[in-house]
Amino acid sequence: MITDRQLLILQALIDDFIRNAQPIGSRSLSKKEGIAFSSATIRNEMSDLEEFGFLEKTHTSSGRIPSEKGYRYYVDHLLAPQSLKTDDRRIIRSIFADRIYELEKIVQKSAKILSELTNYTSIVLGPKVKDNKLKKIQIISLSKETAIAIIITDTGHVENKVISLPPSFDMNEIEKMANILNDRLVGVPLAELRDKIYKEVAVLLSQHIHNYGTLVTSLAETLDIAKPPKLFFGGKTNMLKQPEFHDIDKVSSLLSLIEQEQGLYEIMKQNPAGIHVKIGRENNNVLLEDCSLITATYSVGQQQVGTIAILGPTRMEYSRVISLLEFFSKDMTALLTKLYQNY
Amino acid sequence: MITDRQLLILQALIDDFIRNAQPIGSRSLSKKEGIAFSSATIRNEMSDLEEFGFLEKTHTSSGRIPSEKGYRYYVDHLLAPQSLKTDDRRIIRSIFADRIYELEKIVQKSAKILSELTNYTSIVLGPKVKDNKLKKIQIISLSKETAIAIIITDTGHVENKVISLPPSFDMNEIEKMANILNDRLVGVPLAELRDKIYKEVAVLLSQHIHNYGTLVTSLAETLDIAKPPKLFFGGKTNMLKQPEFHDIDKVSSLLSLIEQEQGLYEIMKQNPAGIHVKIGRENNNVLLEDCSLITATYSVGQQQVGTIAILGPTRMEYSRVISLLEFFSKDMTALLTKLYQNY
DNA sequence: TATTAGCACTCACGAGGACAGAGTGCTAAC
DNA sequence: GTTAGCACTCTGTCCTCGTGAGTGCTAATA
Repeated sequence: MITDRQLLILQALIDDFIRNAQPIGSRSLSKKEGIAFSSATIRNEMSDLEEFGFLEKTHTSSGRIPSEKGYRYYVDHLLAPQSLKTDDRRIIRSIFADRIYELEKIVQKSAKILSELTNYTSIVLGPKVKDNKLKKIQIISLSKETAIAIIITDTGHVENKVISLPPSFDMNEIEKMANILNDRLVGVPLAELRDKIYKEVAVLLSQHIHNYGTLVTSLAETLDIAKPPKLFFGGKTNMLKQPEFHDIDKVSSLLSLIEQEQGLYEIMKQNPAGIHVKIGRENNNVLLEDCSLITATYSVGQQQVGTIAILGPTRMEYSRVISLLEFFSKDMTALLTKLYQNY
Repeated sequence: MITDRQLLILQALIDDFIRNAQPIGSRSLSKKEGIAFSSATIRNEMSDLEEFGFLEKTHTSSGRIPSEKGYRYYVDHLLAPQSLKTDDRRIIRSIFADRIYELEKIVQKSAKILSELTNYTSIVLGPKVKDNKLKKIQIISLSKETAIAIIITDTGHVENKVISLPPSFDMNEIEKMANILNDRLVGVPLAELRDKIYKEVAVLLSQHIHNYGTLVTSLAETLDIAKPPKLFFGGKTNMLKQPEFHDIDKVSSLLSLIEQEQGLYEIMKQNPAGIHVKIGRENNNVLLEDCSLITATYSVGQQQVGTIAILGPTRMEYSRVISLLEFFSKDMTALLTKLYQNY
């Protein structure tokens, strides 16, 4: 069994390593406050901790560094629930202070500020649009063959797409069409629009609109907002500041992963509620082997709508980041709920 | 005066350096095709070229590399007007092949493809919105205090902003307001909207709309799309592949410059028509000292609307990039002109 | 019995030296 | 004017060696 003293040593060692990114030896640990035993004792304990799999050596006679398992134990059992500095609170609150109404802008700003606060990379999976309900469709003709369809959702989200019109389409019919669509589709979640158009609206259109065939397809394609929510980033290059990423190849592949978005999206979209920490290989991605990802979710009312994550080295300030995310996600949820719930 | 033989040597040397990023010595140059004189001769010529300021040495007994002045001369006088591979043409054409109607998407895709084609970073300054003319304003109420204003321009560009309504604003008045705005503002360039609202529309609104005071300010602020055009990027991390950027600090500051956008915007917005090459310190930015920036403009009809740039090391494939940009900007202009000129 | 002091040993890292290779500039011959 | 030849220079790599921070083990200590 692991003793209290071993835990004390494990904690002190990880804390130190998080700060300094250097392997820690028994002697330097013995000088730490709160540690009252000799370096020899510590050597013995560290040797045990290594046997348990919590610590590693970089070479035979080096100091110890935490293993992934060590971090995992640290995060699960040793994390002192650090309370946020008032400065940090203030800065996070400032995200919501301006009267911004557009969700996207809030999200964008959040990503930026969280990355500045942590010095890591922040990734925000924007609000899920597909659960939004249609509030209004507007169709405005641009030219003879094209019109622009504007979709407004109950959260104030606006999408617009250019649709191509069948040849010799009558301008008057645009209005008719818009009316039909609004009659039938308002209140329907975006994800279901496509289905609904084929099932219900097509028939109606055929009765009122001349030459409706290609139009239905075109409409359905256009309104099919099954596309994934956007990813927002902050501090993409913060990784470069971390000493463990002073290797160009590592950085290069990591940044490529970030830039391509697809891979990250896969990781971000599995978003269970609450705060979650994935350490190193737990991320199931070679490129993220030296990284940890801390995710949190935010909601409107009871409905979880998005995810925010901080990506840093495994040697991450877990305690601080977790507190920040907790605070942030609570505030964000409160704000969104206030803004959008009663629409 | 500089002799033909010296120019031949200068050209061969720069071509080689662009390919291999290694200082070139007299012996290896003498082995090149088209060069029929001995290494000793070349040494003498190179010595002269260095005196002229076209070449540099990295240390006393190293081979030569081109200086900024050397590149400048090369770009101005020695560039063989390389014709594009059909593959390249095909790929660029593919940008415009899909029926995409939204300018932004075309621009985004262009940035991506140009960066892939060149292996450098591409930066596209999106179309200037402020010269677009208003086609329609649509106002849709969201809640009691907020409505969403949607602005459609003659190029199919859609902007939307949430505006806050004065307390106890009547829903019927929204329609009235929208009508007034459309009557008065359609055809006005976005840049002038704000002025026009204060000068002409305010009076009208005061006659028809209850409690119009704060509304005018709110509207004017909202419709003030003086905001700069967006920047789009492709291949942000391509720099990391270049051997001259194997130094983390250099890369880090360069990527920060790119990420912050503001600095680049300043550089991009001075966009004289045609293709322009800025080499190293000509960019007037310490962070771009080892970089060259090639810019091209694109237009709708006669009106120049945006800029596209390729950012690479000074050791850039000037000839290729210039050909690509020329071809691209011509095609892009043709497409845009076709799509939007007759609106 | 748990802790600690002491000691031999290991490894990374930096400094210093030797050496090969690629390059130059200069001089003298062609 | 061009080229061959030669002395010289600088970089990069490899090797060695000493130092310092660390370890594990053993024996002494509380």
